[in-house]
Amino acid sequence: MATRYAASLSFLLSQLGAHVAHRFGTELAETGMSPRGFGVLSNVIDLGPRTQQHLADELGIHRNNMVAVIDELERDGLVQRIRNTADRRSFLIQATPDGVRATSRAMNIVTALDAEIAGSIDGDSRETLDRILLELVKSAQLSPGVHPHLTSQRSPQS
Amino acid sequence: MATRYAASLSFLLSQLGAHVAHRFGTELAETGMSPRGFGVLSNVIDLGPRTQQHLADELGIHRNNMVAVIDELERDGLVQRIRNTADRRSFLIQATPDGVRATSRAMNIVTALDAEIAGSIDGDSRETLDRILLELVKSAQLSPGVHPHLTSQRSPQS
DNA sequence: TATTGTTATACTCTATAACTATA
DNA sequence: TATAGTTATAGAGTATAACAATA
Repeated sequence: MATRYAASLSFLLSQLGAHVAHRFGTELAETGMSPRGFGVLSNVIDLGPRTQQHLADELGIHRNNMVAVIDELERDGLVQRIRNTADRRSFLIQATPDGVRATSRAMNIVTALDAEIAGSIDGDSRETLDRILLELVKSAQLSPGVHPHLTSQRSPQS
Repeated sequence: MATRYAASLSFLLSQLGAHVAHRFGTELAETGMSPRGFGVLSNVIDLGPRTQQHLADELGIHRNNMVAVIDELERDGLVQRIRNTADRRSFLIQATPDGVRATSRAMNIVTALDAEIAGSIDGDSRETLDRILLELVKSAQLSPGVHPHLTSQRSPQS
């Protein structure tokens, strides 16, 4: 038997969120990307080439930490650093064809994970769930696509 | 504009879960407890006095890490270590009256946070959400009240 | 003087292993 | 020999500060 908090909305969201994040990280490993690497690359692809600073602002990652993320993506041939001729202090981060392919595979992983997680509920409930979660994200004033773990909120452990 | 993963069930759950966990840790600080301290204390109260090992198994925390959690709770006067006369290797962890009061306050924090998070949705949706989340926890085979962050899964960062 | 990218340092959290006392 | 609790060490992850190049 568990304790009283176990069925609270807050705990359920936290518990499920941590579980899903862990599952995603595990599945994503196959692409060679870290979750934050995927987040950065995905944004580079959708927004077009951007400076590290711009991406850092966009995702709530500190520019100091962005360096290692880009280093890793570049080492794996998923992005390139291009000198910004307009402002030679900065680099434009550009996705490579391999990067685009890896992101495509990662999106398939997301879709498969969504299906796995929601597997036990019927279509109506699934639609309702999606709608409510989007509403909750909105009312909590969370930015779409920005994961709190990446941002600098110094979050307590559990 | 955000990216494609931003509206996926997996990301929404992960994003909301991290947000709620952070909010909870912040609110809980007022009681002097850490989230994992609250988890342990709450279980001690519901299960009755238990050994550190038993609590570690129950919550998926490694017994090595349990030491510091109990140290903190004991320092703050929320639990006591009682020598187990039946097996003098172990301690029975017992909640103090202060511990019971702190847990009660923490449960009020959970309730208030639930209300804050769900504030924007109507009663029907709230019931549906609770029902679906419980179902998802069950089908993911997560133990009630056991937070993945406490367990030893070596979870990827985001 | 401010900003971009970078590096170095410190701090937190946790995983692993080893120690002690009891069984 | 095994187990409960403890301690020490090392490894991730990240926050802070400082630096070089450029604006």
